[in-house]
Order: sequence, then C-alpha cells, then structure tokens
Amino acid sequence: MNVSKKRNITLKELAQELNLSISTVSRALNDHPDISIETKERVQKLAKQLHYAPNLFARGFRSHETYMLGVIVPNISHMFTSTILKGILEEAELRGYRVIISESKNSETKQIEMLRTMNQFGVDGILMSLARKTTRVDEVLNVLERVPIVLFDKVSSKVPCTQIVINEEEAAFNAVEHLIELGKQRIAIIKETENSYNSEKRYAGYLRALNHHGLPIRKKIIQSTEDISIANGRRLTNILLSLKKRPDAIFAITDNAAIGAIKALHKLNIKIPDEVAVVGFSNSVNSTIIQPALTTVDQPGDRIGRTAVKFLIDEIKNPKNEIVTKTVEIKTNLIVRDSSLGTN
Amino acid sequence: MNVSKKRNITLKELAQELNLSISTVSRALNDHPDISIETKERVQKLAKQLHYAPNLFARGFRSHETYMLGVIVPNISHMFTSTILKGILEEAELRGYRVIISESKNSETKQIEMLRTMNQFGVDGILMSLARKTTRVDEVLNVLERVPIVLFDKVSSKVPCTQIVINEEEAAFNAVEHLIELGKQRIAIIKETENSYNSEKRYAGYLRALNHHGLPIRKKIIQSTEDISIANGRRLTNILLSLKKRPDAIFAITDNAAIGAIKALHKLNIKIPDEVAVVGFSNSVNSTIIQPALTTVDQPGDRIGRTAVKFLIDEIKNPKNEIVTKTVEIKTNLIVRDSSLGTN
DNA sequence: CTGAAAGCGCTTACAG
DNA sequence: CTGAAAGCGCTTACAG
Repeated sequence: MNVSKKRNITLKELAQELNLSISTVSRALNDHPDISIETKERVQKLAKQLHYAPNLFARGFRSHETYMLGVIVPNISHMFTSTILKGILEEAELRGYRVIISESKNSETKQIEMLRTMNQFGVDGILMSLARKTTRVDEVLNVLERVPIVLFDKVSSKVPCTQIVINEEEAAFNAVEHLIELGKQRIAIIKETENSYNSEKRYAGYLRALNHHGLPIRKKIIQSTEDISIANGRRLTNILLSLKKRPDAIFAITDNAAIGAIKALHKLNIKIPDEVAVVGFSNSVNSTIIQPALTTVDQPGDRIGRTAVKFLIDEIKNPKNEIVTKTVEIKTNLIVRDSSLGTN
Repeated sequence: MNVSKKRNITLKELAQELNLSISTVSRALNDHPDISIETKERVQKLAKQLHYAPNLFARGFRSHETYMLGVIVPNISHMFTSTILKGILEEAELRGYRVIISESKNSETKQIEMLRTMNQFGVDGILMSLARKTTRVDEVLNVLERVPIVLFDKVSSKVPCTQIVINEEEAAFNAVEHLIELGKQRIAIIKETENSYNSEKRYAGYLRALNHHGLPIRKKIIQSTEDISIANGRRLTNILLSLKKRPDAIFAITDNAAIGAIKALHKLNIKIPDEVAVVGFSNSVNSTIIQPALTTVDQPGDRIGRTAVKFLIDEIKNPKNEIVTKTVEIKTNLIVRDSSLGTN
C-alpha cells in the first residue's frame, strides 16, 4: 500500500475551497469580531470537516511566540527530578505550552550547549536545574538576556532570575531537631563535598539545630562525599561506626545516602532506631521500601514544577524591564517513620 | 537595569554589516561550494564574533524538517519509563534532534490530543508508548499518515508501524523455568486484568513454562488486578496465602507487585525463598532495596529508547512507501537474587 | 465585513 | 562566484 505522507491542510486550501481570502479564513478561525457570523460558521464547518489544524510552527515563527518551554535537568531518571518534570508537564499543558526536555548530565559544557539550542529553537522560556559545579555563569546570563529563565532545585544566586527552591535550611533544621527531641545527642551528618546549594543549606540547618539546642559540633561525625549515592552512604556510615564514640543518629542529606546507612547498620546488626536512628531527605519511593521505613523530608516535586512553570509563564506574558532575583520557597514536611521513631 | 530582551542576530543583519546579500551569507555559513573561501571566512568570522545562531524555527519551517521528535508516554515518573526517556534523549541528541515529551496519563483522549499537537508542531516523528486500554486506533492511524511513528513498550499490532519491545514471552518463560528448576511446583502468577500487550505476553510465557515442564495450570493461583501496584501485589498475595494449598512461588509481572508480595510474606513471617520464592519483572531500583533482594528480569530501558530513536530517524530519513509492521525485540536477562535463590 | 500585501528568518532554484 | 526572488503557513496593519 502506498502511503507517501499526507500533508496537513492549510489556510490556503480552505480559502480556495470557500472562495474566500486567506486573511478572512484566518480571522474566522480565530473568532475575530470583524467577521460575519455566517462566514465564521462556513469556515469553521469546513475546517472541522477537513480536520484543519493550524501549523503552530508557522504561527509561532510569525508571532515570535512558540508556546514551547525548554527544560534542562542534570538527570532525567533521578526520581525527584521526574516528579518535578511531571509537575512541569501538567502545568505547562494546562496553559497551552509544550515542553522540550533535555539532560545536562551534570556537564557544564553540555548545559550551555542545550541552553543555546533551546534559544535557537525559539522557546518562549527556559526552566533549568543547574549542573553540579556550574561556574561559568556568564553564558547563562547571555541567554538570560534573550529569553526568560527560571531556576529550580539546583539554583545559584549568581543568576539574577526567579528561583524555586524548597525550604532546605528549615527542613534540615526540623529533621535534626526531631532527632534531638527523641533524645539523640551525637547526630552525624552525611553531606556533599562540593558546595552545592542544597547541601550547603541542609548543612546550615543541621548546624543551627545543634547550636539552638546547645549541642557541640563534632568534626568527626560530619562526613562528606562527592557523589551522594547508596554506596557512599554505606561507606561513610561504616566510617562513622568505626569511631571510638559512635553517633546515635545519622542525618543523611539524601534518601539514597540514608538507605546506604541503613544497609550498613543492618550488616552490623545495629538496632534502628534504638542504637542509631536514621533520617533521610526526599521521600523517594525507596524510603518506604527499605526496612525499617525511612523518616525523611517530603519534597513536593510536582509543586516545585508547577510553581516554576507559573512564574516562568508569568514572566513571558509580562516581560519585566528589571533584573529581579526572586526566591520562592516551597514548604516541606518531615515524614516520621520507623527509622527514627520505630516500635520494633 | 533595563534588560528588555535582546533579539537574536539574523542573516539580514550579518548581510548588511558585510555588504553581501542574504543568500550569500546563508550559503557561506552552510559551507556551500559555490562561495569563495575569502567570503566564507569573512562571513564566518563575523558570525562567530556576533554570536550568530540560526533560527531553527525558521529553517525548519522552510524545509519542513524541524529536527524535533515527539514522545508520548503514559507516565513520565514511572521508573522504567524514565530510563527509556534517558535513552531516547541521548540517542536523539547524538543525532541532532530535540525531544518534546508529554504524558498521556493513560487517557486515550489525552493521547490523541497530544498526538495532534505534536503533529501541529511539525515534529519529524513520534515515539509513543500507548495508554492503557487504547481502542480508538483510527486516530493514531490518521496521524501515522502524516508523520512516522514508532511504538515502544506498550504497543499494539493494530498500528502498522515499527514496534520496539522486549522479549516478554521468553523472559517470563525463563523466569518461571528458573523457579521450576529450583524445585517449585505450585507457581502462582500475579498479572493484569486488562489485556495489555505486556501482561498477555508474560502470562503466555508463564503458561508455556508450566506446560513445557509438565506442570498443571491451576486457576486459583492465577491472580489478576487492574492496577498492578505494591498495594495490589500485597492484597493478591494475601489471597494466595489464604488458599488451602498455598503456592510455593510467586511470579509477579512487575517489580512493584513482587514487592507487595514480599511485604505480605514478611507480615506473615513466611520464609523467602524457602517457603515461597518471589520473582518480579523490571529490575527497578527498588528490587535491590527490598529485603530479600528481588530476583527479576532486567529490562534495558535505555537500549529500548535508543533503538526506538534509531528506527524512527531511519524512517524519517528514508520514507517508506509501504506500511510495515516490524517488531524489534530487545533481549532481557534474568537477574537472580535472594528472593529465589536465597542463602538466608 | 472582506481582501491584498507585508513580513517573520531562512533556503534554494534560477539568472547572470 | 554572487544576488534577486519566491516561498514555507501564518497574522495583522492598512485600505476599502
């Protein structure tokens, strides 16, 4: 069967069929007040019958509005990221925007490349979570001069734009305070080596909670790693457990690190939470699958995504003449489970 | 600071600056053989200096090639889906294509809507995993007449196009055979009620393995559910365990259902795998976090994604005049872990 | 109420 | 080797 691709029907074809001008057909379809009701009805009827669908490419090209948003994230298959993406897709769709997604793989070079192509494709705005160790912000600024950008999750104060984050510091403070209230005294932290925005803030919350409750800061139980994975959570926990004075609680700044911690504790038959309590960060699916279930900070990914889209579209619709660094904080909740308040 | 958005530089501006025609500038940048080396150098130098980036929208609009691929999946934050997406993004990028992603949320109406917008946006091709209970295939066919489509994962033989799947039947056969070889005799299955392609195939593999090894098919230990979740895996396992004659193994057609099964077994203190062995399907992250670690079928998501892109781009570049239903099977591996071959 | 025409930024057959 | 012109499908100020 020969199926050389059908072309989509165009305004021109509609116009010919109806003996009208292209302009009139265009206006009729857009419900322009100038056009008579009869004409509108004729046009719309035929358009429906012929399955006319406007070429958005042409329209966007004409009007400089493409109704496309670009999204750049370090890793699309990271659980938390994918819930944010879900929120972004939903909100964008609701408002009639399509979304182009790409991955920077935590490479700054790639990130800049993506930023440029997004711009070339004429997206109306860009949502971005920064690659780790983003330093050459000037390239980002360059694109920012051409198209609105909203940062989320991995943000940087060096980029003057709207930034959507969670209340990192406060969330960490609450998590650590929860442990303190349970009577824990030597609370270790597993964090990132690099000064990522998130790690820094969570660390700050940890320090503030200790200070606030008059607990000393002990260098030895502050552990860091480049790649905050299950394996490294495990490794660092083993280091913590080999200390003369073991911690009685571990606050890991990600669920994965916390799960690694639990695995390490299991291996040594250390009771959770009685001997060592564990708290994570993210409320990933894993946190309910691990035994005991993990106490963790719920990060509402879809809310972050939706909020980011809202602010971005707002900026698209109402271009500011001012560079504004606005930080929007999304609230989180501590979800207490057996790894800190266990009954077993 | 006033930052009214900068416009991108255009061919016209380059041409004016250089006292050349737009055509010449265009050709120089595209390295057209007609243009003299000196001119090319002049043009390219200025282009670089002024950070010229061609408007891909205009180019695509002109040439009817947009270098955009559309992707439609039921649920973007489903783990397996997100690894496929990763593969898609990587392969697409490698070949110079951008990717627009959207979610059908398992709604057929939404799926058709997305298909239409993708087409309107002028994507060069579409990658799609079908929504559950997709019945009105005619709308898909309608779009298929206009733009190449490649299906993956959730496919349907009713759509005559390239389909990328895993060796579902064989994988299930191997999984069940593995249980039989371990000496299991009453092997239950937890599958989907609806006749989804995947569930059907896995069920067929289950039946074939039993037949092949001379085991009877027992209706009572064949359980189905609409939504194959952790909760339902748990529920159905409880039903299985309440039978006079309990199964000695459970083959769940998804990891989530298998995890639910393990949770149910735990609750009743039933030994895994000695009393009841469990096998899942997907090799999700969860499968290594649950205790005992889950024996499961590894589905190479990124391979599926990459392969789908390859076939799609191939069709874009070499439009066929024939409707071809081609099924490409990606091989999987059974990953044996403690839930079937445990040492504890 | 309707139409002719310009133009969005690019490519490319045609002419010289 | 270079340029003028058409055209991709649409919208919209201008004219009538």
